[in-house]
Amino acid sequence: MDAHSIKVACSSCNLRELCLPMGLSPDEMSKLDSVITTRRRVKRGTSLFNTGDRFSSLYAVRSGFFKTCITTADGRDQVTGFQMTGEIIGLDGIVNDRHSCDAIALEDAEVCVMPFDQVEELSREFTTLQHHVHKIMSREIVRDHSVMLLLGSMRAEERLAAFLLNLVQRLHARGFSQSELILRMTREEIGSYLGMKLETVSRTFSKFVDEGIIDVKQRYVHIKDTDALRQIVNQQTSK
Amino acid sequence: MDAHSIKVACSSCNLRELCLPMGLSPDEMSKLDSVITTRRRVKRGTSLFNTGDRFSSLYAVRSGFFKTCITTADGRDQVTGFQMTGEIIGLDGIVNDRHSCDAIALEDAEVCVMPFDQVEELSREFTTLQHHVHKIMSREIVRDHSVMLLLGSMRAEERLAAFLLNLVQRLHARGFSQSELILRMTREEIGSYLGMKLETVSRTFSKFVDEGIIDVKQRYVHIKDTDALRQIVNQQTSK
DNA sequence: CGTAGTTTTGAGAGGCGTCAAGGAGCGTGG
DNA sequence: CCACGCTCCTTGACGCCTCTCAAAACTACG
Repeated sequence: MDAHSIKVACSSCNLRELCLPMGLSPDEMSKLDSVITTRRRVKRGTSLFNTGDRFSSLYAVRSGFFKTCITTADGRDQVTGFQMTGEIIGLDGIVNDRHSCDAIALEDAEVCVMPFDQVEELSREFTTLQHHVHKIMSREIVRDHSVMLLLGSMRAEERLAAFLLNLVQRLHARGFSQSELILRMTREEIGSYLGMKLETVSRTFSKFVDEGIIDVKQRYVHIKDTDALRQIVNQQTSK
Repeated sequence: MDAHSIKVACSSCNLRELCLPMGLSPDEMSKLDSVITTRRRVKRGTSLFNTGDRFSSLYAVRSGFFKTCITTADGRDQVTGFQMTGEIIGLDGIVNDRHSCDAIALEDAEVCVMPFDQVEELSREFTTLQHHVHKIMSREIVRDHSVMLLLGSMRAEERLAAFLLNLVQRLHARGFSQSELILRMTREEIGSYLGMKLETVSRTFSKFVDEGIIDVKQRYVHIKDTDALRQIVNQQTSK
C-alpha cells in the first residue's frame, strides 16, 4: 500500500505513556511490538484514509497533525476532530468495516499502523490492553459529547476560547508551552470544526487581540491571559 | 440499588437481534444470559444514572425512552442523545470509571443491566461478542459525528427535518410506522439536542405544517411527505 | 376545576452569515 | 533576487436567521 514502511517498537517509543501501550507491562509491551510493526508516512495535504475505504487498522499519530472530516453527498463538510501525537485515528471504521470520514495530514506526518484484528486478538489475551482499547473509544465518545455541547450551546467567542484552551492543554501534555502555539489548520478548518464561518473565526481572533487576551500573527498564537479565556468559556451569556 | 430487579434472558428476548446479543450463537447466548441477570425499572423523569456516579454497567433499553445529557458547572445543558429499545446506554462511563452524563427516562422504562467487567470477561472468550462491543462503541462515535455535522452546518429547518427522519427510521426498524410517531420529549429537549431554542423548534414545526409536510398535534407527529423532509435536509441552503 | 407545565405566536434585537475588496505570506520561476 | 501568482487572512457593510422577551392558549394532572 505504501513504500514508506518503517520498523518500529512501541516499547522504545517516547509516546508510549500517551498512546495505545499506556500502562502495559514489559511483557505485554513486547507482544504489542510484534503486532505494530510498520509506520506510514503521510505527506501534508494527503489523506491517511478516505470515506468508503475498507477498514483494517487503527492508526496512532507518531508525528505530525491530522484532521478528520466528513463530507456529505450534497457538499456539506464538517471537521470532526484534530489529532496530534499519541492520539488514535480510525475508530469510526469499525462499525461498518469501512471508514466514514477522511483523515488528512495538516503537516507531514507519520503514523503507527495497528491492524485491528490483531489488536482484538491481543486484547483477548491481555485484560489491560482490552480495557485500554475500551477506554480510548469511550474517551472519543465523551470528547464528541463535549463538542456537541460547544456546538449546541456556545456563542462564537466561547467556542473559539474553548478551542484554544483545549489545544494548548493537549500540547502542554506533550511538553509544549502552555501559552504559545502554532495553529496547524486554516481559519476555515477551525470554523468548520466550531460551526462558524472563517470570517467569524478571524473576527473573533481580532476581538481577542483587541482585548489584550492573545497575540496572533498568522498561525502563531500567544495566549497572554488564560484566565480571561476561561472566563469567556464559562460566562454563559448563552446563545 | 433498586428493588425492582427481575430475572431475564437475552435468549428469549424479542430484541435480541437489535441489542447486544446480535449475531451470537445459541451457546454464546446462554453464556450471556448468565451475565445479564437483572433488569431495572426507571420511572418517568427519574435517572438511570447521574454525572459522577461510579460506572459499573452498561444498560440496554428494554422498554421506554431515555435522554442523555451533560450539564456544566455554569448551568449549560446539552442533550447528547435519545435512546430507544435495544440501544445501549452508559459507554461514556468507561474512560474515567464514572459517568459523564445523566441518563433520564422520558417515560416509564426498563433496562437490562450488563455488568461491564463481566461483559469484558465474556468478550475475551467470544470473538463475536468482542467485535460486537467494539461495533457498538464505533457506531456511537459515528452517530456523534453526524450530530456534529448537523449542529455545525445545518439551519433550523434542516436540523428538525433530519431529526424527524432519524426518529422514524429508528422507530420503523422496531416495527413502528414510517409516517407516524409520538414524541417522547419536550420542545425544549428537542431544542437542546438540536442546538436551538424551544421557540424556534415550535416555529419550525408550524412552518412544516403550513407547508403541508407534516401534521402536528402536541406530541403526535404525522409525516405526510417524507421526500419533502429529505429534500430539506439535503437542500444545502447552508447556514 | 384550578394550577403547573408545555406549546404557540408575536415583536424586536442582535449575532453571525454573506458578499466583496484588499493585504499579507510564501513558493515558483524568470 | 525580485516578480508573480496563489492561498490564506483580515476587515467592512449589509441582511437575515434565530434568540430574547412576553403573553396567551392548550393539556395534563391532582
